[in-house]
Amino acid sequence: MTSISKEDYLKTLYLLRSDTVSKISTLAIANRLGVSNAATSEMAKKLNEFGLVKYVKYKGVQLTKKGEKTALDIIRRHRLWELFLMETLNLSWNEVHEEAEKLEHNSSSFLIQQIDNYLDFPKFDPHGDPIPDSNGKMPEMPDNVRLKDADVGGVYRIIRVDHRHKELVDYFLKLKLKLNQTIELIDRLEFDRSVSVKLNGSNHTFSEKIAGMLFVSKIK
Amino acid sequence: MTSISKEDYLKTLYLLRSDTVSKISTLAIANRLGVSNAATSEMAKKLNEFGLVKYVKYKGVQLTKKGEKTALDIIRRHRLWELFLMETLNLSWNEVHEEAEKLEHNSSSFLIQQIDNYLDFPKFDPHGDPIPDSNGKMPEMPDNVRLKDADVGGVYRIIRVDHRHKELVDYFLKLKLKLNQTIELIDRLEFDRSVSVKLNGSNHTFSEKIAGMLFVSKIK
DNA sequence: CATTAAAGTTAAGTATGCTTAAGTTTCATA
DNA sequence: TATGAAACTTAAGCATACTTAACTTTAATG
Repeated sequence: MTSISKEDYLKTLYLLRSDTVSKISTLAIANRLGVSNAATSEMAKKLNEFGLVKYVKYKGVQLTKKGEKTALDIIRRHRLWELFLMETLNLSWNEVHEEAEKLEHNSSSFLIQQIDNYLDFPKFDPHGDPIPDSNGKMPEMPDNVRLKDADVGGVYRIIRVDHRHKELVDYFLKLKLKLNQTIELIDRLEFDRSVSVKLNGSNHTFSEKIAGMLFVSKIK
Repeated sequence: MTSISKEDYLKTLYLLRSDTVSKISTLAIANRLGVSNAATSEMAKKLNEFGLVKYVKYKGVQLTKKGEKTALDIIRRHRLWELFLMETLNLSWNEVHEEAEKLEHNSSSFLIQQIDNYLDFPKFDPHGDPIPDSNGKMPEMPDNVRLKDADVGGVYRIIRVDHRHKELVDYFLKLKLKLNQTIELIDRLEFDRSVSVKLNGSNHTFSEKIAGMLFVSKIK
C-alpha cells in the first residue's frame, strides 16, 4: 500500500508545511523531490485515494491525519538513523543525511525501536531536529530564533542547523561549529544585514543568508 | 545499470553455485528468489547483455568475472551489516538476516567501509560465513565438515551455521548453541543417521537433517 | 473584465520487474 | 529412437513511477 516513493512524497509534504500553510502546491513538491510536476499530480491523486492526503485539483495537497502519521514515522526513522550512524561510526553531519535517506525506507519497525532504545530515546537528532517518538509525537523545540533575527548584544546557544546545503555544512564543520555552543551576536550591519558573532573565542562574520540557517536559543 | 533486483539475482547465483557447479538453472534461481521461472529467464537475458552473466538458453546461467565481483560486494554488505547490527544493537542470529537483506542494497560504499573499519575488518559474520574484503577476496574457511559427516568420538568446534531456516535457528538459540563452542560427537544411529552430541555439558540428539546444518572443525 | 503567463493536469509513452498462459526444448526411459 | 513429463522460454498483460508534450485552470495586471 505504501512504497518508497509514496513515503518520500508524504515526508516532503510534512517538511514543506509551516504553522500557517498546510496545503502544498504540486510544484513545490516536484521541486523538492526533483521530479516533474506531472509525476506529482499523478501521485497526489493516488495518495488521495489511499486517504493519505486531501487533494483538490488546482488547489494543492494536504496531509490527512493518516498521512501525517506515516510522514512522522519516516521522519523518525530518518533522524534516528542519522544519530545512530554519528554515534556508532563517528560520521559527520555531512555524511549521515544521504545514507539516512535510503535507510529510512529500508528498516523494520523492530530495528528502529532497537536503535531508539540504544540511543536512549533521544529527542533531537544531530542537526537539532526533533525526533518524533514511537507514537508520532514531536518533542517541543525550545524557544528559538534564526540567528539573522537575533538581538545584537545577545548571548545564544546554537540549537539547530539547517543542513540541506552540503557546502554550508562543510563550512560550519570547518569552523568547528557544533550544537549547544555559545554564540554571541556582536553586531549587525544594516547595509546587508550581515552579522558579526563570537564563536569558540574567535570572531566571524556571517551573511544574512548563512545566519538564516542557524537557529539559536537566548541565554541572556 | 544495476538495481536491487539485479543485485539479488547475482547474489543468488553466487550462493547457489558450488565447487563443481557454476551453471545455475533458471528454475533454481526462481525457487530461491520466490519469483516465477519466466521472470528469471527474462532477467538472465538482461544480465547477459550487461555482461554480468553468461546465459545460454536452456543451458543455465553462470556469473562472469564482472558479475561475480558485484555478487561478492553484495554478500560483503550483507554480512557486514549482520555483524554490525549484532555488535551494536545486540540483535540475535534470527533478527539480523532480514534487515541485512534490505540494508545490503541501500548503503553507500563509504558507509560499508566505515562499518568494516568499526568492526576491525572481520573475516567472518555471526553465522560463520566468510566476509569478502573490499577487493572481493573471500577469506579461507578453516577445514570443516558438516556435523552429519563428522567422526564418532571426535571433538569439534562449531564454526558455521546454516541460518536459512528461522525455526532451526530458534532451536539453536534455545540450546544456547554458539559459534566456537566445543561439540563432541558421542554416537551415530545407523537407523536414521541421527547423532548424539555433547554440548555445553548436556547431551542432545540431532536428526541427520539438523546435523547437516552445522559445520564443525576437528579439534581432536 | 479580458488577457495572458504561470501553475497545474492529462495523455501518451518508457523502463523495470513481475505475473499467467501458451509454446518449445531437453532428456530419461520404455 | 520415439515420446512424454519436466524444464525452460516467449508472449501478453499488469503495476509503479517516471518522462515530455499538449492542454486547462488560475490569478495577476492593464
